[in-house]
Amino acid sequence: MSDSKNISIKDVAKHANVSTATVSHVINGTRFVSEDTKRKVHQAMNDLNYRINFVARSLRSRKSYVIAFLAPILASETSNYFFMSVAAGIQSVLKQNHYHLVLSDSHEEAEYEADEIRMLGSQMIDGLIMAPASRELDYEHLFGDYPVVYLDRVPNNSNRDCVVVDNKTVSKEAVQMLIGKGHKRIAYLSGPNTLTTTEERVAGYLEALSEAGIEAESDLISIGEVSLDSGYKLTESLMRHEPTAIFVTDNVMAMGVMFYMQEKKISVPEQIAVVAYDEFQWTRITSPPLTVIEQPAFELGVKAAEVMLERIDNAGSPRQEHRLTANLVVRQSS
Amino acid sequence: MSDSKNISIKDVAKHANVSTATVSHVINGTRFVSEDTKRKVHQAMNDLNYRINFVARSLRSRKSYVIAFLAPILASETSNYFFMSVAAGIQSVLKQNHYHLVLSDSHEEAEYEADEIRMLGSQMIDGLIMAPASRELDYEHLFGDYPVVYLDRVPNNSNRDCVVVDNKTVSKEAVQMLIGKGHKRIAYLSGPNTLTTTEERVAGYLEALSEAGIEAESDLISIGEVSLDSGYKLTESLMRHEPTAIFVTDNVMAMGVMFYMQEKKISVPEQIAVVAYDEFQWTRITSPPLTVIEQPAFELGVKAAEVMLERIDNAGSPRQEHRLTANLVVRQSS
DNA sequence: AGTCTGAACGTAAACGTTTACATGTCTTTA
DNA sequence: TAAAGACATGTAAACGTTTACGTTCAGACT
Repeated sequence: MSDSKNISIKDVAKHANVSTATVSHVINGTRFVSEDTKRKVHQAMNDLNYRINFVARSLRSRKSYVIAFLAPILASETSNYFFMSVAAGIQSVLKQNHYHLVLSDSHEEAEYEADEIRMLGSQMIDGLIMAPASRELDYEHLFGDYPVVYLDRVPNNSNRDCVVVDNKTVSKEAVQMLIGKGHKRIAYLSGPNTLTTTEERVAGYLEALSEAGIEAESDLISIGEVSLDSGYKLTESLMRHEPTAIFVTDNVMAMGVMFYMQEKKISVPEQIAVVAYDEFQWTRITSPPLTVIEQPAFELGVKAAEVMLERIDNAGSPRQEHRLTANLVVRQSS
Repeated sequence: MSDSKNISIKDVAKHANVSTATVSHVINGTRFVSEDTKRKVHQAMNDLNYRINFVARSLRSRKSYVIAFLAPILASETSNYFFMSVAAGIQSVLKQNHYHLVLSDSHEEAEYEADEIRMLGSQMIDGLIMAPASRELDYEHLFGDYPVVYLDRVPNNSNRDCVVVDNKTVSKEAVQMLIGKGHKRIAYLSGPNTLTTTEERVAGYLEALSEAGIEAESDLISIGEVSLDSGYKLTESLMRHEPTAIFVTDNVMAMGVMFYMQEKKISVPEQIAVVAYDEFQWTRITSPPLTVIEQPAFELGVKAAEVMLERIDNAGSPRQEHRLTANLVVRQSS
């Protein structure tokens, strides 16, 4: 082990015969220091194995270089790989800018979510990127005075920056594709409509139907909890109304749908067509390969992080709202 | 918006007519305070919308309540869902103990990894849980003076705490199962053997063969980069030596294997049996459902976090080494 | 010779907590 | 009634940086 005592900038200063200010300035390059002194300081830092204390720096400079990402990301059961890709995107730009990422899981529940926000406290983070669990909550009073950017979903009446996916257009496109193949009884399955995404997706679905002169049937629209089980059970009820196609807007629920079909030996797409949400490598080797809507998850993260950094740089700049387009990938399941 | 000025413990103290010490103590419950004063302080905190400054707290108390997890976890392409489940496990116990989790991605590359460790600096984290990219590196000089626990993999000559999976036993079991079904030409495909996991897995494979009196053939053993592409290409070369079964010890590479089989219309398990690593929901709806080795990923995370917290609590306690057992799940692909 | 300018660096006050130590006020006891 | 304890709180020094000001000193200009 090395020296157990913690080495501070003071020790370095003493060892190099300079002031703490000088040491700080050579570390940060924040004012001119002669080559000679620089060398001495670096030498001293090496000799003593000095390491910056980020906490002290944060306290004084009021910047932590930490961004939090709060989403239903880690819960083991309802594993939503979508948000993991988003996290990867966020991380990639944060890293380039020497920021850290702390991950918080909302469990898709308002209570957990509020807890997490509280735990983040103030000063600990420079910004929060979040996918809110509900669009009906008032989050504002929970936040500290860091910037917040909403990702994937936006609460009502928010005037924060946000970056989301254009769910309506692509959903409409997916349903139109099904209609084009002759389907008239198209079921719709999704998570709770406390999410803005759900709202948009159902809107796209309905618009496609109505433009094709097909009357929407409430029996064919099923909205429930986001879980594999729930996906399975809701499929069961939907099937009683004999759809010829099913549009499921969540990849976790989609697994429930596929389990059901597999178990009941209902062949896809012969007996029923399936269109799901979210593209992952495995959707290509399911049986049959799934037709999916590919969301730009990584890019969503990248954009959100970029917006965040800009906002940090310039608190007063106008609100940004980005709407990325998703992509329909047609494979054998439809 | 609320007051833009930052409220400190001093403001609260003044507003409640007590000292900062008292405020601190009611916040932390660290010494007796009369009910009356408590009320006053809470009132003041509410009135002023006070929020703890965790950074200042960390600086003074020398504890950040932050644990970092460093693993090849977020890289978008080589997405390793295994480590995400691990992260979920870690998070679940950290959360209960009011710790935060910061995620760092090593990209499975030594350089990235070293960078990340340096970026964590000192004092910023109370501990580091990591899955080292190589067993041959000397990490010790990179670490600060926080505890480190190795997860899933262990560098040579480490005397740190660690929690890993018993890869050898379960790999042997899997290969024995294949042998039991009459297979004699069993291919082995895995990531680089700079990983301890690879070492153990190949050992299990070899031991099963040798105990069954089957001679190992180096042409049937393929070791390469962990990626989908690499999995695909290595399968291609392996197939030239006509294996009747293939044991692939990484889920990302396994996708490459399955793509290959699908593309070449090689039917599984009729023409070749496949056993893969890591159980996820989707392995059940692939075509055919995959036989896999199910690693206790979540539990791995839980254990690692528990060990971490114990170590923080008691720096002097004896080294812990945990070896969790994995589970062979036999399905149609074998 | 005095003043000025710029280069290079030093001094010390913050940042917002925690915490060792000190203080004051009651009650109890001899 | 004075000393002793218990009870409840206050004082102020840290923690390790950053940074607004000050300082020193050498050379250039009047």
